[in-house]
Amino acid sequence: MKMTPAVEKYVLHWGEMGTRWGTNRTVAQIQALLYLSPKPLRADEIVDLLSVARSNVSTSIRELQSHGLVRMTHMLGDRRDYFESLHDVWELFRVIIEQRKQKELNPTLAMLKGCAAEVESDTETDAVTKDRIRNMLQFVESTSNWYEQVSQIPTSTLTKIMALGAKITKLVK
Amino acid sequence: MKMTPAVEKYVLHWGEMGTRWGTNRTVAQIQALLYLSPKPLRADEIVDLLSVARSNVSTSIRELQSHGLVRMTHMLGDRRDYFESLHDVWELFRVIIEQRKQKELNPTLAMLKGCAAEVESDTETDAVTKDRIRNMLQFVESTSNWYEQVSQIPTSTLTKIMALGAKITKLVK
DNA sequence: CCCTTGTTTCTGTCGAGACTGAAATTACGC
DNA sequence: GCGTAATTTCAGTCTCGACAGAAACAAGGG
Repeated sequence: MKMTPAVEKYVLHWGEMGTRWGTNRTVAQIQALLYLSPKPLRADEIVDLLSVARSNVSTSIRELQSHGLVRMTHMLGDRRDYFESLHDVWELFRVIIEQRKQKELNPTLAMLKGCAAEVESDTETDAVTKDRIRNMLQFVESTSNWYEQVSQIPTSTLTKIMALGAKITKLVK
Repeated sequence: MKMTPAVEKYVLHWGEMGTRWGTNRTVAQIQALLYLSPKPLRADEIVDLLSVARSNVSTSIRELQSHGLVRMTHMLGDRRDYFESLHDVWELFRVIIEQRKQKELNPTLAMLKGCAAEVESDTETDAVTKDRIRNMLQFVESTSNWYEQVSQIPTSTLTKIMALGAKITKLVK
């Protein structure tokens, strides 16, 4: 793996995006590096390529593994650990979005259900406010259900649907 | 507007979500409050309800206005500013997602196009790496195009499409 | 059983950005 | 124009999380 200008630009940008998507910079940079690398990399190679502390790489890889974005592999006669990323872009995003659903959508859904239940027998809360809560619950609920189903659709079918774009409306009618 | 337990729970949760979605806690809390409020609120009412500094409210409201999530209104014989949020949940999320597209998807697209162009005439970068870059570009590009089109579809049609869920695949065949 | 090599845990430092409160500014009634 | 109330700007404080580096810990090899 070579840090060519294009690779560097990619990795740096991905790192920035990572910070906006709920992980830290290093985790995202490592994922980017492994995604781009033609061969699995060792932790100490990553240390050199990204100039970060060894311990940082160790922790970050652990996190990536726990999310299923990165796998460990080995070479014959070499006991060191090598790591590689998922390479299927669709699969990558499926995993990432699933994480976010778990961490954000589900808790929000729980909170909304709690609120909705609570205001049923609640004379304090304004009727309009109650409706607003119910509307939001309904929205998040249907988004969640929709995602649940769509995430099951195979990639090949999904790409076809996406290629349709707004033409999808014609089919629905 | 009354800070009932349900409202408080909602506002606090929304604030937390805000931090994960690229704005700060106060901005999100204010938006939540205004969304739930049956009537437009003044800045100093928000100060009392949320217990944050006046200046903080001022800045946050400005940000919400600039994104088009909050509007200023007035009362007859009262020169103070009142604020209210968009109340249509779909519209709300359309605006929020549009923000994120501008701030994240578009720059990423630009970066990927830059990288893809750069590696065309680049003997340093591994062929596999080049392919990975192109794959990612293709993915982000089609996602972007898809969103561009889908965001134009009226809410009523969208809800119908979402209600279909995975049944959508049958139509495509 | 010790030594080497690789990996993880832990503690302290640092920086970014949210938030406060005071000072400055604006708008308006009188 | 002057005084008052509302709003904004700004500089300083504080908190949280990322990260480095050292120390502890495993796992083989000889």
